[in-house]
Amino acid sequence: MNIAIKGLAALAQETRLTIFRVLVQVGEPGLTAGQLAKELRIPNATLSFHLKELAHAELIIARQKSRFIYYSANFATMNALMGYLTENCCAGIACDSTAVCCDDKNS
Amino acid sequence: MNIAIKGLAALAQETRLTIFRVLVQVGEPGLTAGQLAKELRIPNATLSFHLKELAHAELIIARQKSRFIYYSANFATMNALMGYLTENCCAGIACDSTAVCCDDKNS
DNA sequence: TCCATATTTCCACTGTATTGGAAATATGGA
DNA sequence: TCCATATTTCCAATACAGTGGAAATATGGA
Repeated sequence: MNIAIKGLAALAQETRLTIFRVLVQVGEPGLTAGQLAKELRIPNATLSFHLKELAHAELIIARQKSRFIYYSANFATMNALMGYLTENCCAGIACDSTAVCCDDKNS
Repeated sequence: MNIAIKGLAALAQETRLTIFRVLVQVGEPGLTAGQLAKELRIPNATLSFHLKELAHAELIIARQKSRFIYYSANFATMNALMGYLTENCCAGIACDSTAVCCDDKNS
């Protein structure tokens, strides 16, 4: 529960959501803090703050290589978060066509 | 983008996440404000505030029946939110086994 | 219409998130 | 070792979210 709250809170912020989506889209091996700062035009201090928040929620992974730190999306956490939201959907009963979440499972 | 932020912010709060998950799990036809207040032991004013937040984010749907208002989860919004997070995952390239989000699609 | 009750609004208090400049720190190449 | 530069920490200011008691409002039954 607390993990989910942390993850959702981390993503519920424009700057962080932007950062996260960029990292989701580039996949491996991610981007350095500097590349992110430049591409997204975010001041270093601000970026660093948000990267910490995302890392603390385990939504991104930091990997040091030489003088650079590469950040990449943590897909495991992202999927766990989604699973948490849909857990026991509709009382476990097969859902009708209005329950889109279950359509996916049934299709 | 703003819709996603609203949705994530709405869920990034213990009380609201609890409410939402209960509604996801009961499915249709949902629960009344009073039932939620009683079951979750949330003061009326607090519950009303959070229901408004969730409704404003379109994560729940309110339906009046007689003197009661039934709240239920909005699965369409929930799924749109998830789609937004995984959009263009890994640059559209087929992901390897470490990218769980894409494993689901490939399996 | 009158009443019981389901739900929302009002309000003030408290706490926490976001921001970015400046300074500090860490790293590896020369 | 010394330096260039990548990244983080420090700090103070501003703004907004969460809480719940009390009062107001809405609804339908009698």
